[in-house]
Amino acid sequence: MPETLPVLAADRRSAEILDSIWRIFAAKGFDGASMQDLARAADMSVGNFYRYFPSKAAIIDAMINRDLDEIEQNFAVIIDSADPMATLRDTIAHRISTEVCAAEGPMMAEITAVALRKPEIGAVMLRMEQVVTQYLLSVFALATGLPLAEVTRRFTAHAGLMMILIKGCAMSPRKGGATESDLVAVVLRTIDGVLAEVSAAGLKGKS
Amino acid sequence: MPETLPVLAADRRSAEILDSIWRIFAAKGFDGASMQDLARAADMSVGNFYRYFPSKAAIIDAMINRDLDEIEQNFAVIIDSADPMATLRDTIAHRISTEVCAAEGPMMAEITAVALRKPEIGAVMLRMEQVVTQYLLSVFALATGLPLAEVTRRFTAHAGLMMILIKGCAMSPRKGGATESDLVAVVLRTIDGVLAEVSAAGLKGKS
DNA sequence: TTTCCCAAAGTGAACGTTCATTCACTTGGG
DNA sequence: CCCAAGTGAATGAACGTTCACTTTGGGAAA
Repeated sequence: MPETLPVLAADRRSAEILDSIWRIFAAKGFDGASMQDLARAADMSVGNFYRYFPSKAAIIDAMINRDLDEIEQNFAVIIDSADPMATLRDTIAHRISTEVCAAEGPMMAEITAVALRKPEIGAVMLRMEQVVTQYLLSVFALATGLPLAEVTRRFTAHAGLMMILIKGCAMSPRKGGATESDLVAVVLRTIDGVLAEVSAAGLKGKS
Repeated sequence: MPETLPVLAADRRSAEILDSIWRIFAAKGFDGASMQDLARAADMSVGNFYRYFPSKAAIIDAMINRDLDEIEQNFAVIIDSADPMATLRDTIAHRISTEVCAAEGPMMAEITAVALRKPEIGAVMLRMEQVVTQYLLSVFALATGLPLAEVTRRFTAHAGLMMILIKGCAMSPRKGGATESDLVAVVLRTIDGVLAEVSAAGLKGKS
C-alpha cells in the first residue's frame, strides 16, 4: 500500500486543519483572515500551511465538501430509517435549533457571500445544493412511493424552499446571541406544511 | 440658512458616493474592497473620501440606513393604499422577482455576513429588521382591524418568516445568473399562505 | 465692479504596517 | 540515506491612514 495510505493521511491532516481554522474564518471572514492567522491557528508555519491549502479558495472548497460529507452521512441515516420522512423532519428540527444555528450561521453567511461574489466558489456551492436537493427528492420518493422522475418534476422547488428556510434561520440576526424561539417554531411549522404537501401527493397517488 | 443647507448638501454628496461605490462593495466584499478602490470608484482622492466616510463600518452603516429609507417609502405607499395587504403582497412579489434578487443579492449576503461577524454592524442590522417588523405588523393591524398589541403578540414571528423568505430568495445560489422561477413561485405561494393566515385572524375576530 | 478673503472641497505623496507567496533550510521516521 | 513534513526569514506589493498642500466659490470690503 504505497499510495492509498499517504493520501489518506494527508486528507486526514487537511481535515484536522479545517477543524482548527474554521473559527478563525468565521470570526474574520474570507478576506479578513490572513494566511498567517490561519497557519497560527493550525499550529504550523506559514510555509507548511501552503502545502495543504495553496489558496483561500481551496480552503472554502474543502470546507464546502466537508459539510457535504456530513450531510451525506445524515441522509444515509435518514434513508435507512424506518420512517424517512419523520427522521428527515427531526434532523431538520435539530439543524434549525437555536444553538446549532448560532454555531454555523456566521460561517454559512460568509460562504454564501463569497459564493455570490466569486463564480468559482459559486459553482462549488451550487453543486452542493444540487446534491442536497437530490437527497431530499430521494426521501420524498421513498416516502410517497412515487417514481423519482415525477417527484423531481413536482417537488424540486419544494426542496429549494426548505433549504432557504434552513439557511434563513442560521443567518438571521440574533438578539442577544440567539434566534427567537418563536421564529424557529413558525419556520418549523412551515417546513411541516411542505412535508405534509409532499406526503399528501403520495397518498393521493396510492388511493 | 447658514446651517441646514450645507448639511443637506453633504448628505446628498454622501448618497451620490454610495451610489457609485456599492457595486465595488458587492463585487469585492467588505474586506476585499480597499479604500483606494472605493475612492477611485467615487471619482475622488483618497484623502477626500475619508472626509465622508472615516471607516468601512461607517459605509455599511450608511448603506443599511439607505436601504431603510427606501423601505420606509415603500411602506408609506403600502399603508396609504386602498388595500394595504394586497399592495404589500405585490411589493414583495416584485422584490422576490428574479432580476431584483440578482441585483441586490450579493450586497445583502455581504452585509448579512458582516453583521454576524461584527457586533457593531449586527446591532445596526438588527435595528433595521425590527423597524421592518414594526411596519409589517402595522399593515397586519390595518388589514385585520385588530389592535397593534394583539397583532404584535400573535404575528411577530410571521413577519420574521416573511423576511427570511425574502432574504433567502435574494441570496440563493444562481444557476446561470438567475434564481429558478419555480422556486420564486413556491416562495411567493408560501408568503401568500402567511398573509392569508393573518387575514383569517381578522375575519374571525370580526364575525 | 473689482478685489480680497476664508472656509469648505479636494489632492496625492508619504509612512508604517501587514499581506501573500516563496525558498533555502532543518527535522525525523523508515 | 532519503523523502516527506515542517520551518521562518525574506521580499515586494498593497493596504489604511495621515497631512501639508492646492483649488474653488460665494460673499464682504473697497
